[in-house]
Amino acid sequence: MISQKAKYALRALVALARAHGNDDTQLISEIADQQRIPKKFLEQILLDLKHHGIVVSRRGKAGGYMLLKSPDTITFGEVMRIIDGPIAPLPCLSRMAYRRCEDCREEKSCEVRRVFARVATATREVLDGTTIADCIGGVANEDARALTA
Amino acid sequence: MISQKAKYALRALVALARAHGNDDTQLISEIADQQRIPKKFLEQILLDLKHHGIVVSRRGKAGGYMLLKSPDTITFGEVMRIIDGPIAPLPCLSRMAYRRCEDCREEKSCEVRRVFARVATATREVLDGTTIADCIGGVANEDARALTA
DNA sequence: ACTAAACTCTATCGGCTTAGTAGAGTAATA
DNA sequence: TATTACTCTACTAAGCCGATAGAGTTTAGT
Repeated sequence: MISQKAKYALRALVALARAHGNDDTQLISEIADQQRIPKKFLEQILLDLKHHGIVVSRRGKAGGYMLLKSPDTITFGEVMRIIDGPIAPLPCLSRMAYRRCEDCREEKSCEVRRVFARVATATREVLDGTTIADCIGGVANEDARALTA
Repeated sequence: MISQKAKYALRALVALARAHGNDDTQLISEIADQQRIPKKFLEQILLDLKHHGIVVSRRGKAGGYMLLKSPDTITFGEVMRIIDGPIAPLPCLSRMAYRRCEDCREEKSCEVRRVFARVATATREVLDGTTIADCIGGVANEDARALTA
């Protein structure tokens, strides 16, 4: 299960991507209303995405957020890792935060690990192969990407 | 991330599968020692698996556990659903416990949902397509080997 | 029948995470 | 300088996770 927070983050980015190009910003409260996200919670999420260089903000009157990276360079995987942490289903399969399973005798011969490695690969293939832009360009675009992934 | 409990369950089933055929049982404490699982915790897990018809037990002296289902009919997916619940990454993608996302305007056009539907499909393909039997028998599973390399 | 071994079941607990709220602070603009 | 809007830190209620405790029940063997 992905967290509510990650879902909000992705939806907010899709909303920002829709207005990308014309370089005006969107208010947190606009996005919150439009996407039904608690405003104060969204503040934290966008701030987090800003710290990771995904979006930029302008403060004060006429402030707001906009994308920093182009929508076609922001992958679902990147966002998931920022918000929810490692994608891997086991710590011993994580690239960004590897940790050995203490209760497992030998990693190389761990049956559970071997199976979930395949899950991890499949998951990463989808998440790292899909960008925010893929969601707004319609289904055709997405399929094209899927086939080349 | 899969839970510790699910990892224990799968490892215990692999252990039971190794002794399957000769119809003597294994003690909880044997499995616990061999697999480094806290005994009392494993008790709960095996009991749960018993309630779901995966294993059977004999009580009293010379008691223990053994598989009820044949190892090649027990899929990882089945075990995961028993122990950890739905496999789907979003409630609105679950087959066994569908729930609408309350904050999402229209399910059909939800971009996040569309992407994670692909993750769910890929995950289910692996988990429902791999059995406990696939993990034992040594080098038997060439597929898994190839994909994890 | 008695006893020891082993599973059964319910309850409980500390620690952590999740989802969200609160509020004071800072920057930009009119 | 007033207002608007983002920034940052702290806090909290609820729930989950991993594990432990202990009383109860069943069975084998003597």
